[in-house]
Amino acid sequence: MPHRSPTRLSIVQIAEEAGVSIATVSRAFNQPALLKADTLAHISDIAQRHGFRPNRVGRSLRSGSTRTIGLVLPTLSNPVFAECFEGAEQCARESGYSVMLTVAGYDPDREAEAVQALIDHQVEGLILTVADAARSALPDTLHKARMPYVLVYNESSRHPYASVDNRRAAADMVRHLAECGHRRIAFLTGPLTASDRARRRLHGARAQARKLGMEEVAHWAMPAHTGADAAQLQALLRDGPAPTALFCSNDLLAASVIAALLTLGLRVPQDISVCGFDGMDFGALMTPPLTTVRQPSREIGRAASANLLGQIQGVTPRSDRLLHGVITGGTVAAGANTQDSPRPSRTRKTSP
Amino acid sequence: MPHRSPTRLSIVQIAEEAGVSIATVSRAFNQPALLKADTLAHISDIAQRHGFRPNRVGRSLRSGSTRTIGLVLPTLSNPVFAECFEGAEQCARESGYSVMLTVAGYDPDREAEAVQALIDHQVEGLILTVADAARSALPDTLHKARMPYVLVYNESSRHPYASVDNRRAAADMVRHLAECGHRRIAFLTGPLTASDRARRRLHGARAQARKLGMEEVAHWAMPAHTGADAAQLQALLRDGPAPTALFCSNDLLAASVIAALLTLGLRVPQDISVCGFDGMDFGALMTPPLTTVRQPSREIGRAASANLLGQIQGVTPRSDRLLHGVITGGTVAAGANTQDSPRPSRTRKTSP
DNA sequence: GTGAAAGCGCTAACAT
DNA sequence: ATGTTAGCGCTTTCAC
Repeated sequence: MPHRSPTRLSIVQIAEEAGVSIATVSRAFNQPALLKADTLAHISDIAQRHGFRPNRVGRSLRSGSTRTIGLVLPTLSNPVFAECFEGAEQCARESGYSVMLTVAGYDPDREAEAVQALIDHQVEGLILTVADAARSALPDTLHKARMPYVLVYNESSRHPYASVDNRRAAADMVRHLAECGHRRIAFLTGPLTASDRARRRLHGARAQARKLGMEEVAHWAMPAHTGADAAQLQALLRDGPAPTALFCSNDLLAASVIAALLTLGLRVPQDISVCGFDGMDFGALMTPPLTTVRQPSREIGRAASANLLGQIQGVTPRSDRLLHGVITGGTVAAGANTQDSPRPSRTRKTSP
Repeated sequence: MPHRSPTRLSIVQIAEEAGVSIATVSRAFNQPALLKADTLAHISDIAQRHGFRPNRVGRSLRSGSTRTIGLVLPTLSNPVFAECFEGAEQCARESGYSVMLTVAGYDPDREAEAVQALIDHQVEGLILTVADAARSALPDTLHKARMPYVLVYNESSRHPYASVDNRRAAADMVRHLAECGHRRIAFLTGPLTASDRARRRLHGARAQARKLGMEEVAHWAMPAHTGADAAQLQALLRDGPAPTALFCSNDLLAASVIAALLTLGLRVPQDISVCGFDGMDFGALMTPPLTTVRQPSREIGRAASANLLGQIQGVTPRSDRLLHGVITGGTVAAGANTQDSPRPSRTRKTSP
């Protein structure tokens, strides 16, 4: 008969060796104060020698608590989500929670699968970004299932979230562009259906342009969420009067737009201005540095995590609207048309 | 007496409602072929109606398999690690495995804590990057504990890993610099103790320079792994004859070096050349595009995952050395000193 | 201060 | 083709 592989010890072995009951070993790890000092020392010593640590699966099953939360994000290639994860994970870890992460690639089906897998693992709560909060059934499903959850980056009137105010943020950037003398701008996105954020930002930009009496903001949809097409850009710039500034719905897109414009022989910002949205650290290292809207991604992750952990303890869910800011880089030309009481622009402005 | 909260159903409830035993319900999910078609349909129907799915914690405890692996990475702010995660997670997911992720911030203590937490959760294997594979006790500990594991980015003669050949990769870049006419170069890193990769790359660069009869490669250690200090850079450039090219141990550092040089009034590559190591997608969008060594990060993650899943099935661990390449961008000046039979450089070269 | 025993949800022999 | 049963490792009353 083959040897059974030297399976990991359980509290049973430790209890035997220590000459105590398994309950006492359990207490040694969970309520050490209840034990006599030398009993505790004895058990600790033996556990230490064997490198024994309580099996969390057994504990989870018995206690009904896995101390694990799940995260579902579109991708980590966008540093915005990577930072958000770091914030969320740190906060969770500080409370003794571990994190399971899945990327869903902006695909609603994969989002649903990921959520299901995580629920199967008995995570105690979920942090997620869905492609489109209004269209996704996921948040409602989670709500009905009484599973704690918090959306990140999505805004919703019906579900708890952590996000900036995308409309206002876009509006603030448009105001900044206006202050720099821009009157005709275009808003660039990937496929709109894939992102409610992009849609909100577009709306915010348009509303602000209207309010400021600027020309109607054109919407240019690029093939990819994160990559511009030079030929398409060229065509769009030729059709009708070219905008003086291109407002991109995210920083990665902005960077690729700038690169594409360069291949078309257009200099940024001398020939045309470009700005982004996200405030990824990297933007500051571009030449010139990227003008963009800053979202506090790490804070968003942290806030979502704190909110979620609260819910797990029974606290009522809330939404957090975090502060955005406009980062003045060098990709937007000032004085394109300075008839509108231009003020000296600071390097960074923060708004509620 | 308060109502017990409507706890999630178990196979017991489903079995009762279906009028079958719990074993049959279990089979409906695990070996449906064993059941009579209508029994299966009946059970599936009931499960469906209640949204019932088997509790993986119960299953894990009983079967001894959590179908979960753990990842410990230094940070996700470096897109290299973010991509590696995506590759690893995708591969794991395709095999029905979930992933727990922790970032350890290049801190050996946090690495050890993270690994312990993951082991407590009974992950079946671990993928990790340690600050310094030679100095870390972690891999040996895992080995002794018979826990399947694979290092990523670290190279080691004693442990399974997935990585490029850092020495050769650095050497290839130095050859490229030499072909561009550079004779005096400096290698820039963060604190060396924090990264065995940086050390290997430095060695590779130095060996190659010696071989090619170039001047000895200076080593400039920046305060941060990922950020240059302009003042320090200026001082170093003043001390002795300035190098014509700065080889940075990672792309993020390269980008920040370029930004710092610019503030010093130095143009890249006209006044001084800079190159990096990593091949993050973003480098291609910089202006000019970053010359760098490409590592296939997604492949590294995928290879590590495949290797690990194999180990979990009992396959012998292996190491994967993946192909690197030199990406010729625009941050290295050609013809700085073209006495060495310069060949026309292709846009991308790949080496074993 | 410590022990005995029940049981969390599930799988896998072993029956039938 | 389906049922019975014995745990997996742990926490938690309830005794003593």
